[in-house]
Amino acid sequence: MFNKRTKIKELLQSAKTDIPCTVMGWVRTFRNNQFIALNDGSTNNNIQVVVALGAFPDETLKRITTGACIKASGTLIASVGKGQTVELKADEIEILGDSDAEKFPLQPKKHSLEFLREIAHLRFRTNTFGAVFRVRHALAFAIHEFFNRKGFVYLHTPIITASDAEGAGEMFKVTTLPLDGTAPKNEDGSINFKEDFFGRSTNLTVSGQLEGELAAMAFSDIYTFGPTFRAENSNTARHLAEFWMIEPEMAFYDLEDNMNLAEEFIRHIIKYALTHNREDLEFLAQRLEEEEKQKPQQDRSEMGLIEKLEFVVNNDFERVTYTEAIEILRESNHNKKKKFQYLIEGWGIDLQSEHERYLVEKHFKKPVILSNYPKEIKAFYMRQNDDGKTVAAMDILAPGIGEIVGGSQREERLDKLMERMNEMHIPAEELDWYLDTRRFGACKHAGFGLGFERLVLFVTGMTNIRDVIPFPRFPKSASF
RNA sequence: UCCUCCUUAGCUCAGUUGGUUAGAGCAUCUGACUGUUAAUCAGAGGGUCGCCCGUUCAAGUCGGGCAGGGGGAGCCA
Repeated sequence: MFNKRTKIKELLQSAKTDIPCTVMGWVRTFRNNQFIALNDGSTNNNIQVVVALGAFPDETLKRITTGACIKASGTLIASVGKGQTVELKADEIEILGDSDAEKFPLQPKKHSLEFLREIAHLRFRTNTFGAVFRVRHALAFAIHEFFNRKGFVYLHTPIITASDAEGAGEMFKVTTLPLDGTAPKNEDGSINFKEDFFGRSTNLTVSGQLEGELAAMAFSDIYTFGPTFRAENSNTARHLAEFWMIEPEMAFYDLEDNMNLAEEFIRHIIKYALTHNREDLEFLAQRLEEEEKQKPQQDRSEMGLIEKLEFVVNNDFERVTYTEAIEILRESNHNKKKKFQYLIEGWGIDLQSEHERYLVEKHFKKPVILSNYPKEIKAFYMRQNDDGKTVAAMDILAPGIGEIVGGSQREERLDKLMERMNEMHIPAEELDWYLDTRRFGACKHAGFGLGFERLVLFVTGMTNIRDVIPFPRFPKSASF
């Protein structure tokens, strides 16, 4: 058996000293030909491996370079120096994998996030990305834990979908037909997808919601958590072509039930990270604080990262209707002094980023749930309100991120739904299977979608979505 | 896709009104030192100035195009 070692996280918490132990990990720095800062990813903290002078041949010492993988065995002792409580006095050191220091791109110094993005395959070995991806893991785990505890069924919706009528954005085509112009054609010159692998045209999913609704009509409460693909040419710090989405769908829920669940859900997973990933979050908070020092005073956030997360956990989200929000914005000094690029004049327009930011960051200074939007700016499946103008939709806006959740009560009345689909030119025959939920035992139901990476952004305090997914896909980029 | 800024050593950046051989800090290598904390000290190596075209006696520097990146916007999660 090879893996007879103790993880560094466990060793650093050890109450006992003067015990024999073995560690394996990657060298962060080798100081003074004596002190190895070793990391194995179990925690952001390194263990200091002490190499007694003259105890090892120069040949071995030369191979202890930044990035090298080593195994060290010895005794865990109370640290002689300051800066750590315990350290490993090494009796044996084995180089498991060499790392040419001249070629290894990570140096014992601060690197820019832009540079690290170019070497995303190695950035896990930095403090920042170590913390980010451990937090990402914890959030994913907390999500499953939350829904499992509430009796939700985790539903795997398809990644390859036949439907192209979900209306959630541009889709990536999936085909095995040749791309050199020799694909079989119909008489009118279009591609004959009957000859394709699935016997029809297929795409990568843009949302599992419609399939989720089907399952909610049997299990009552379900959620999906999987990858989603959008072929939009979006070049922003908040969009990815491949991202992960959580989509719960609940029978017998109205819009308010939906908002209550979404709020409880966000609170719970943040609380989970605060208790289980305290060290990582503290590291990220410090990183953010240092970054903010570079900014002019008025651009700095009022709260530190931990403070902000605790605030979200301990305070109710503000709930306002679209109509109330428009009123607040129209009456704001910001609007009167014409500081918005798009001034608020009337009811019915979609809110711009600047408006959402004003509501969340300036007016309420906390997460906001906006509800009951004009039907013209929302999707066909959202339940039409009795006023004839609005639908039972809700978005949760988070400070610094913008829209983090989008959800609605669904239109369960077949006639109303088909009427709306007709108005929006959505072909009913393609969604016949979806309409069956309304034909056979329909009921009030609701759900929402939460962009996982946006949640990770919010919790880690990172600002670019490409830095919170291990291998980001975006226009003109699919490396690794 | 639009607006805007940027691209000089492995990394982060200086580089004057266009003018000899393009600089610094960190990193790397060599040596010294040895309880260090991104160790310290001394020395060395390291450049097709993003790419193409143009203006000019002369371009890192001026102009145009392209590519890549940052910030903002749209689409959205």
